[in-house]
Amino acid sequence: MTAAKPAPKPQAKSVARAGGRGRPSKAKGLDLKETILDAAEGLFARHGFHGVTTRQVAAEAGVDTALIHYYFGAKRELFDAVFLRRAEILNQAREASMNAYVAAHDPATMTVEGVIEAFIEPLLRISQDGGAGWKSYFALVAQVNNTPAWGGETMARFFDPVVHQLVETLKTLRPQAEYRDLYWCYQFLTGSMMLSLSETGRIDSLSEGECHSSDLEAVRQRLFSYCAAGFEAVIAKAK
Amino acid sequence: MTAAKPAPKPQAKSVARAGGRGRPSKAKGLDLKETILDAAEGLFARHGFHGVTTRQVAAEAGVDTALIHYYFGAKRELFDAVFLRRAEILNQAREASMNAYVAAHDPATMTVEGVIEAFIEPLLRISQDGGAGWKSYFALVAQVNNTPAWGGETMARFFDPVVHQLVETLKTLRPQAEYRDLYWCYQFLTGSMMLSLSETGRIDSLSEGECHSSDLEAVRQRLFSYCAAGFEAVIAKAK
DNA sequence: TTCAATTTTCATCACTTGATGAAAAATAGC
DNA sequence: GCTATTTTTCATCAAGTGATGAAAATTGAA
Repeated sequence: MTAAKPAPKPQAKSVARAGGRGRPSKAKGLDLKETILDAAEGLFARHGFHGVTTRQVAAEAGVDTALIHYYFGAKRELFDAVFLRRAEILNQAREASMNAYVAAHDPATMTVEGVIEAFIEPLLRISQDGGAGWKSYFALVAQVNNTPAWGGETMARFFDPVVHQLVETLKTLRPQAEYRDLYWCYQFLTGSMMLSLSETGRIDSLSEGECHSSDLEAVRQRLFSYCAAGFEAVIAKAK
Repeated sequence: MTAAKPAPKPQAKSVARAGGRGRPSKAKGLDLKETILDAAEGLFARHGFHGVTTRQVAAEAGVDTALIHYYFGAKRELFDAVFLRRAEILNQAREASMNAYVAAHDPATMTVEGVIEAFIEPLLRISQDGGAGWKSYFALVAQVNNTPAWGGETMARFFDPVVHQLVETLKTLRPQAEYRDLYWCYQFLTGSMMLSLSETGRIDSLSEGECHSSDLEAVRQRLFSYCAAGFEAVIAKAK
């Protein structure tokens, strides 16, 4: 019914615009925004987009329901805000990690495992050191990654560039490899990585206590060499 | 409010019970049940449990909303029915496949890749030959596998036994390997496998047309050797 | 203090949700 | 055709959904 966008746009006018009179948003507004995002993040991660109501988010954050719409607009916009908040940090960390690896090695000493480690390690480190919010976030991404309806476009929108960077680096390292094979191997890698990062608890019960989802150190010790060996095997077989 | 279970139990009385008079459910009731399950399967696979309403399922199946509750009870019971229907077929096929592999080889000629192939191949074949319903089903399983809230227990309830069979077979083949490592490798394997089977379309756009989610032959040519090499590398490193 | 701008609360709307009970239609043994 | 049973439809409920407009409270510049 609404024509264009009657949307509320509180957006950080921060330091007061020229001639402005009103209240130049102090810290309180931002803190609340973050509180809402945190609450939404945890709930979305556990129950998915449709499994959460704006009222639940409001209750979890301890704010009025209307405030969510005031700050973020529609429910889907809130979700996007949750998704975007950490995606940028993540992409920067990964890009920096891969650039650092390439810069620190000359082509002769670079290895497939090294590149893969540079691609994955930032996520493991952030998940371990970044606080509980990051764990929820990875669970959220894993869920989106497996959502056919709109997951694909969402993932592409936020994460494609750094993936291309990985593939191109691997192509430089193994020029004889076909792109087909590299992309398929990436698909296998990301499936393993996301499931491990999302800490579903499945491996805990399956292994009857031998392994724990939360043990990212155990992931670190195995995932890099697992994926690297897989890549090499696929490339070798294709020749 | 309701005490115990006022639930409708139409359950196949099939061939008419002794002294029965009424109508001994012909074929129509069963067909309709399957139609509803098919509709629910497709919708759940695309949008998840909470992203689908019983009314949508009814509309898709071309039946009245009340009929769904008549046949399946609550929405969650419908979901479980969808999940269970193919899980049994799947488990039988995988168990048979692995047994056949073990029976056809003496220990000396068995390989890790062979065991893994016996574990995965049935799913690929069924997805290719079993009709569109199976593709939806795998997407559904992939989604459940990445759902922290209740996905873990659901997966365990339906799929743990055959996974233990895989791990035990691998343990026989590589007695020096630790269970820890085998379970982690399985975690990596299942992440890759489920993402590939669910055909999210993500690899299509990512690879800019080089690869296609629906190309399960491409998966077959790469996934077995990828995982096998990964397993061997992890086992070797642990020593 | 005044006052305009912002933030927060409150009440509520129009609509959808899962679910149910009662009536109607269909079915098959007698 | 009669009748007991099952299947299907219809109308509807109580609770909850996302969202909004208006009022109240808060804030800081003038």
